[in-house]
Amino acid sequence: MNANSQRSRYEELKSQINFHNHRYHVLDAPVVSDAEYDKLLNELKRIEAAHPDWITSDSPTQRAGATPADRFEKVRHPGPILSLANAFGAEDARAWFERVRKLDERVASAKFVVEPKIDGLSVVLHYRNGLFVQGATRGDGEVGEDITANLRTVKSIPLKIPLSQSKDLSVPAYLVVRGEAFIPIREFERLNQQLEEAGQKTYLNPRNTAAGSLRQLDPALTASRPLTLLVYQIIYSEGGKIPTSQWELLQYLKGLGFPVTDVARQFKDIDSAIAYTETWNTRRDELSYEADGMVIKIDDLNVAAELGVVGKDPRGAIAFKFPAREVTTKLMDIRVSVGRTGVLIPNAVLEPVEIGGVVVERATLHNFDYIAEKDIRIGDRVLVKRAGEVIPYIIGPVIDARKGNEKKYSMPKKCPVCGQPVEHFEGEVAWYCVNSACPAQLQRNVEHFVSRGAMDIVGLGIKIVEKLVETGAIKDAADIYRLEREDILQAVTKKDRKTDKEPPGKIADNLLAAIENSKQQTLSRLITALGIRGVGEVVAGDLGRHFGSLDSLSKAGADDLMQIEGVGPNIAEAIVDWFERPANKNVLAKLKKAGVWPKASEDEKKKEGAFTGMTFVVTGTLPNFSREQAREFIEDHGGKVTDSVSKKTSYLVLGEEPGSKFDKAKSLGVKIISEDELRKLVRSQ
DNA sequence: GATCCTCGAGTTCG
DNA sequence: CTCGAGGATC
Repeated sequence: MNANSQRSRYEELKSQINFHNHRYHVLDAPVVSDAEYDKLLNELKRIEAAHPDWITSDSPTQRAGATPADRFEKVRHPGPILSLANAFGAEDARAWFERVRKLDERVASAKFVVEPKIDGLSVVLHYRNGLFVQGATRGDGEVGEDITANLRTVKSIPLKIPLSQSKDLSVPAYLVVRGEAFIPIREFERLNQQLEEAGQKTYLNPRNTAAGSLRQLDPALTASRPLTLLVYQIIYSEGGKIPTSQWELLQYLKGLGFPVTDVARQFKDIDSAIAYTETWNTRRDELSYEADGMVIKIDDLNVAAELGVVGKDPRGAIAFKFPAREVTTKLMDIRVSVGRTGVLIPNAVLEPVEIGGVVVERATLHNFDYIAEKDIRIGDRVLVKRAGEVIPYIIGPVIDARKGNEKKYSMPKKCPVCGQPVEHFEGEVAWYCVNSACPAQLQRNVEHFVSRGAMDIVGLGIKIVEKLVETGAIKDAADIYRLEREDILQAVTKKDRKTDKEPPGKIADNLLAAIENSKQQTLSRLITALGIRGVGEVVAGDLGRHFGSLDSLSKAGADDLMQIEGVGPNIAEAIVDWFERPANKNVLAKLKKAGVWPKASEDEKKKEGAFTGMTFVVTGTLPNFSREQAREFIEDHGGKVTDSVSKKTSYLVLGEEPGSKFDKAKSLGVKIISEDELRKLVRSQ
């Protein structure tokens, strides 16, 4: 490399590194891994070593705190900042109690204090003569980082001990307390909403945001984040009278004017402490902040201290963990599946991990833009959450955990099933396999045709459909009605039947009966089953009622179709287009021949009743209705049931264990009723 | 033209 | 449940 090109490389490196510094330190949204960053910095240092005369003041090496490790001064804590051993249930907690009771008989009659274990960042605050003089992160427990300037901006941290309540307290000459800094959930959501509106990258969760905010080099940025704090421990005190029990200590800190949790309780024995702790398993949402558990502490601080520590965990307390709702795991691979419409969907293959009691190893990534936006790479540690405590989804990569060997993902150019080139349409996010003969699409089409909301043919599961498509017994959905007993027997014996209890003959007979029964399904269901783009249960219902038969619907023009509420030009065109395709005409002919040709029946007509003009949303489990029954009940009385709460929602019907719809309804001021009240509503009108 | 609302499509695990 | 997109509404 000649001197000229090396010089320009030097300039390039400087600007690149400065850019990454800005992303990392100021925006808290790095675009490269630490390893990549270090590589650039090392290259820069090598060039500077060879050409010291090139170094200018804007070089990243000339600025204090250029590398993450030495951005903040180190602070040695006056005492060890310990962590906690975990208990994953009442049994663990009781086992802990038994262990320490054997070490010290006083434990048998000890009192206990239960406090929330906030998922934030542990900080250590120093007060000299009542003035806040230093604040540090926990670090490794012995040495932390000096983040005094940042902590000063946290409003709940008293800069001067206010001695708020009691007059008989005196402020120690030197006091070091420990607390947890965090961002309340609502504030976090508000912050993310603002960032999203500004078109900026959002944060993963309150904990990461709190940690990142306190690591800012510019205190002004920390100040703009809604951080708050609760204190719960005295690390060191000089010239003051420290309480000898944890319960009194909390009152004492409160008396001095520190923010202290109001959730803590004192108990006279371990059983009542555990019982109280367990109630929080289901009450955790009542807390305004994320908590990963409750802490059970032996109240007597002397006894607790004398019990000593194991590693970094004090014996005198234990963290009673809630089942995790959010967990990190390794993204091992990204696979692509093909949907009924030909859409390519990327799926994450995860290292199996337990979230909220179930082991998760798959999660959807929605689309390829999602992967790019979140900069998700194969090999990343990713944060996984079960949406509504059910369906896992990936919140994003944990950038800090990058090792540098993560691979960027590039989407396939060809359909993973049939190998045809993938296509993309202007203005859409999705990528498609447009091969109508793609076996994946046929498979999905048939699955959709028999699904519960469509023709509802029970017994025709994914596995059997797969075999029938494979053997060629099914080449389109209408072939279902041409299946012979022999075809089914063949498919059933071929598939892995370890779990089946029924003999193949019985399965085949049941299935044939179910297929025969499905011929009586309503017109709306059949229209749904056809799988026309943009036509689901709701639109199919409207189409069925409006046109009355498939003969009439198939002849409808775009203008006729657009008369229907909810059908605009796009869906109208999709419908016309569907009926024009020869393959589909063939399917219709076969269905008609098989006798699958329903007319709109009386019970499909829109009902009038007490609920006419009203919109309902159901959430949670109702005492006497299934979801489907509730829907029928409401529709029978002329009401409409939708899935999403909005200002137009008349009532939210609330059941047990409601989801996020409950919160939304509350915030929008939608009327909330129980199943009972729903029934009463009918009678009263 | 922007914003709100609704629908469709795909999704996980037991 | 989430996301995207089409349709309705102002």
